[in-house]
Amino acid sequence: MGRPVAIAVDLALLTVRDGQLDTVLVRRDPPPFARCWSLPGGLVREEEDVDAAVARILLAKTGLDPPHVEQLATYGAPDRDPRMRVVSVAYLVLLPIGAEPVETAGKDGARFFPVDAVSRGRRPPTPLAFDHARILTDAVDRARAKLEYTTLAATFLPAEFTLGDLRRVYESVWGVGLHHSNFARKVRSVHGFVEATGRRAASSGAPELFRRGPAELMMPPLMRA
Amino acid sequence: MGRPVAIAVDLALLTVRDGQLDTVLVRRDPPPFARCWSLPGGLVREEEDVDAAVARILLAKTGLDPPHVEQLATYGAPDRDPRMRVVSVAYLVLLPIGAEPVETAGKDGARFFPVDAVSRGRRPPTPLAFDHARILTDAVDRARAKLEYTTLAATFLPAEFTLGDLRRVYESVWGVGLHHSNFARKVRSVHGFVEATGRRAASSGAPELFRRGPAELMMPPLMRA
DNA sequence: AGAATAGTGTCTGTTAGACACTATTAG
DNA sequence: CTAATAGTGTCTAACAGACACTATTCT
Repeated sequence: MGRPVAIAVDLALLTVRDGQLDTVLVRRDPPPFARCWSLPGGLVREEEDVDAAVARILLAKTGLDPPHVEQLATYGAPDRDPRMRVVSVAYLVLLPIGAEPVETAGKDGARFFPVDAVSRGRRPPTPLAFDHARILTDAVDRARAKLEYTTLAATFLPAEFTLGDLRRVYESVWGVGLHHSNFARKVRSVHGFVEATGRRAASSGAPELFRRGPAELMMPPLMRA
Repeated sequence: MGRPVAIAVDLALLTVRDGQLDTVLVRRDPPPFARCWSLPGGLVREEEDVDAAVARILLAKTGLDPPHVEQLATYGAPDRDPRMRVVSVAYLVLLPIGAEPVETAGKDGARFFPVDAVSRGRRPPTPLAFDHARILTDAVDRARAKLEYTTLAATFLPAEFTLGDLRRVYESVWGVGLHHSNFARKVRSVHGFVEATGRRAASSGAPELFRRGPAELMMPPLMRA
């Protein structure tokens, strides 16, 4: 029946490092786009579920099962890969701060880059392969929007965190400053967003430690601007 | 390279009829799921863009280019079609009230069904083909959620409409009652949601006619519950 | 000591929800 | 006439933004 079609997955891995939203890019070896950077990804195998392919590739590239994986969108322009027709299902993956397994597993040169440097074309030095710049932009837009009306920000953090940690996640992802006091009031007021552990970061008087609550949606949302 | 893979698109067409959210289903002829109802859809052709396939199939099935088409999600379980591997990209399409071209073009038996009857399995008499029940549920969830924070409700209406018309769209899609007065206040307060035409539905004193404004997002959102 | 941060509290403007009242149109 | 609907206005409770004050920890 003519030209073969392949199904691929591409992963937009987002995390927060040094107060910035970062993504993971890998260095491509073979053409096309040789020596360019791209999102981690790979072809879906025969008889393999697409979601299963994501889990497999994620494990191979990062060595962990991440706290949040969601399907982002599918990119199906016929010429997006010059070799053959590849329809790619892109996923958004949020990694907790401090999970730095990518460097280890990154024999193929996986590295973190700040997303705003990438989207401005300042880093990496070469443009992203294929339509990955577009995919990354869509992923960042989705992540930024979802922080407003979901409790996903907590997935960027370890199991226990302070409200200051959580606020810094918002500030890093959105690139804005938030009032510490009003922020804490809002977060506490949303049932199930965070739960008090009873303990504190250091001695008494230090910031209180929280863990993630069962709520997934925030209604009404937490707004920027 | 083994078993062939096909790319398909499936369309969740939503509109409002008789105060209910309705979807369009078509009757399948060939097996599998012979004589079952399914979402309209079809295979993406070689060298055809996925979005272009949507436009083509939409034109063939409904005879119009609809006001809103957005990608919903991709369904890629390996066994979702028993014949061969078919990865399906599902789209959400909103049709304006009164656009009833489906019956005309529907030689293959296209019909409207209320989505809540479908999701409760009461109509049509046979379960939906493939994983289309799941796709439809996802589409309805997406549409209901998007009415909260976007101005998409207006795409269900003709070019000019009253605030009562718009409110009935919300009530039909959400299945709730809204206060006419508070609703109108909110809609008017969102810049660019609606624009006054200056005219009225009938003589003076009749409800004022509006058209869609340029705004796409509503911030803060319009909430249910 | 000084700076940064966490927690508490206050004040104010905005807005959503509930509801009342009037005018007009449709049946 | 009567019922339904559109438009206006009011009252109140909830909440976000801004900001002040204190205590504690880090440097």
